[in-house]
Amino acid sequence: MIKSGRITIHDIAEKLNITASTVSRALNDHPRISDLTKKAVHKMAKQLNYQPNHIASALRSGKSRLIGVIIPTANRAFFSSVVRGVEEIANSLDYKVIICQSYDDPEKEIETIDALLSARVDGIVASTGKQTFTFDHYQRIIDKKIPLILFDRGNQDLKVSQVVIDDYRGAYQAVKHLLDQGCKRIAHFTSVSKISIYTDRMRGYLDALRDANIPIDHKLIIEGDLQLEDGRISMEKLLRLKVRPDAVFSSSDFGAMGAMQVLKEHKIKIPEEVALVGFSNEPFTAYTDPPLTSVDQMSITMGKITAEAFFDELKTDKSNFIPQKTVLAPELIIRGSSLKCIPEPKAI
Amino acid sequence: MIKSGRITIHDIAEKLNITASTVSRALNDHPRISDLTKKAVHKMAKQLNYQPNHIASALRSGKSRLIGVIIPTANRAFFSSVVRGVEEIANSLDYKVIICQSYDDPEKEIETIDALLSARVDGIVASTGKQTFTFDHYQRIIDKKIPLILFDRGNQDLKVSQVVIDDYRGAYQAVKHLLDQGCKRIAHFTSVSKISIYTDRMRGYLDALRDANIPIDHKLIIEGDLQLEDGRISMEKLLRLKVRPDAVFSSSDFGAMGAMQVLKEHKIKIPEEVALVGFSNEPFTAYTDPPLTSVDQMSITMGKITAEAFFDELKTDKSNFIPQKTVLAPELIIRGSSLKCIPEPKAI
DNA sequence: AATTTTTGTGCAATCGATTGTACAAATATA
DNA sequence: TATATTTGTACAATCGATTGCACAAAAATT
Repeated sequence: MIKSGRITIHDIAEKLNITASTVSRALNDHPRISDLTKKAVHKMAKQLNYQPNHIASALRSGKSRLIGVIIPTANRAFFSSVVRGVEEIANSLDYKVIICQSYDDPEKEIETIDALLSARVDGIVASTGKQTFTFDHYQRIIDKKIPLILFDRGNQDLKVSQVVIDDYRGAYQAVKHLLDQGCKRIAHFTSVSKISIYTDRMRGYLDALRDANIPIDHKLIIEGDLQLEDGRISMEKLLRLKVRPDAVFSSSDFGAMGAMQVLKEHKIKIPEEVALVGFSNEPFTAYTDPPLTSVDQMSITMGKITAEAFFDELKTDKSNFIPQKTVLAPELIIRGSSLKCIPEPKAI
Repeated sequence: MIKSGRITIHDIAEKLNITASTVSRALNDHPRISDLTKKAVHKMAKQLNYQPNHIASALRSGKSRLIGVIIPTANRAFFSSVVRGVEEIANSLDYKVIICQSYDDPEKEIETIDALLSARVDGIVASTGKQTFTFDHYQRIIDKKIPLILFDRGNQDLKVSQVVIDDYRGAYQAVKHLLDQGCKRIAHFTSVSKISIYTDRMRGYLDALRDANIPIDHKLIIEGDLQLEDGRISMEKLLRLKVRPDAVFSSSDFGAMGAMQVLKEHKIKIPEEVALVGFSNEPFTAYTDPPLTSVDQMSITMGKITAEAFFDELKTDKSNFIPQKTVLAPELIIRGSSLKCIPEPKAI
């Protein structure tokens, strides 16, 4: 007799005159169960419209088949793309993803971690917030032996697998590209906050110039918050210099966009007089006029690799697991804001 | 004595020489438990670093405090913003959100619903896919008495609460605005697929023209897929007309963007010669040149209201619950692509 | 034919929290 | 003072699936 409304393995068992344990094993394709029984169980399950209760299963087995994802905000294309990558891999393995936003607030980050641990997720995938400087809450995840993978923003001290982009290389490529276009005075917008992603990009910028034997002009390096408005202010500042730059490499697309607006207001031609390169390949960069050259952060790939790192960790014996750090090569997307000419064939 | 590693209410109980049921009630602030006991329990819980097991609680209570969200893709700003709105409300009530993407694939939609039902979510919030024409799988959710709220794309036949935007009104406002700017020959890009959102927008377009006593010219209405490339093709087509339009109202921002590119290539001035209005207020619209006027779909608000509708339904007695349909007023965001002049004070 | 191994299933404990019922002690009411 | 009510806790069942162990029947081995 079916009770309230929800069908359980007991209902199936009763109908077939077997026990719930047999049903459970049949559904899980246990080798000791005869094919005959398995077929009968599956048929009855379908007939009764049985829906397994993952909660019960999770409680008993200790595996929830849930992955917690913590991102600063889902509103930014980069993060939602990473999530998409994670989800793609996770779903293919019958895992579900719980997405939580930290809004770059360490307090919220802690709450979120608590909530996810209470939800008994099998693992957590996170990008730490901008304001996060202590990592005890992340250490707590590790202490509980729950796989933790960090992406985008890494951390040296935590012994966890990480997936990051090679910011240095992305910046180097971007500046190299500007040099190839014939630019000699290349300005750089960087962040006031000394997070590694920005300092790495700065190093890439500096090294690219050095390798091209171009002296560093510190008046061309401008610190700000890298938002649109900061980009505008920074560009205005550059235009007041005695000798103008002929290119700007901004550590953010928004900064570059601000610069683009100011340049256009001053009727300065892009890229002929000033070339522009941003960073992140935000979706809007394809639609500006001219379209903005930018460094793509391989967000979907990053998500997939992050998920794979998680499942690797899940499979591996905890005792001898060694965290892996994966560094992805970014891709320079060249568009009209920096492309002065068809690149000449290289001299041999 | 603490066992394996995970702390349970039994461990707390043992330490305090009380029973687990008392601990449970103390933690849930049950009125029958003395303040003294409550304090002791909370203190011990903290001391032992107790983390409640939501899985166990969910199994017993039948409430998982999880909301399943089904969206076509998280990669589009509109959807990720709606999710953000849902999450904001949900989190404030201690609910978590599980996000699933259907990729507009009905098959995947069914799988997703199964997965969420198995995860025993307390409710489901969904935007149906473009290709979804049968709704049996949604009906199944309703049959199980699990609250279901639809947003963005509604459905007449399902007896569920829905939150949608007033597409008709958004379109009407957009066209009215173009008329106010002095436009007389307004073209319209619409979708080949006859989904209500597009037919509603079309009606808004037609009615606004009629109300202004402007005859409908069917050569100005162009069907396509509303992507960038379609916008380009449609615009080229319009430019070949004997009498050009002086404005285009596109049912999508991408379509409008395509038109903008073509106009610029033809050195046609925007908005002086041809004004442009899109639909959706995609983030990139703020960064085009000129910035694109568009109809904002109130995504975050929509998410919040959707979540509220869900909690309303949760609270209400199921037997006499009446589904609510909420229609949000969209907001016209006027930008450079349509603003010819400072609007004159209205004649009395 | 006797013994061992394999196969198929059942029994019962378990995961950790919740909750209806019971009951003693404390307090209020008559 | 006797009775009724309130207060604070304990007991034990329960949610639904999983799983170690037991054991009979069937098959394989000697």
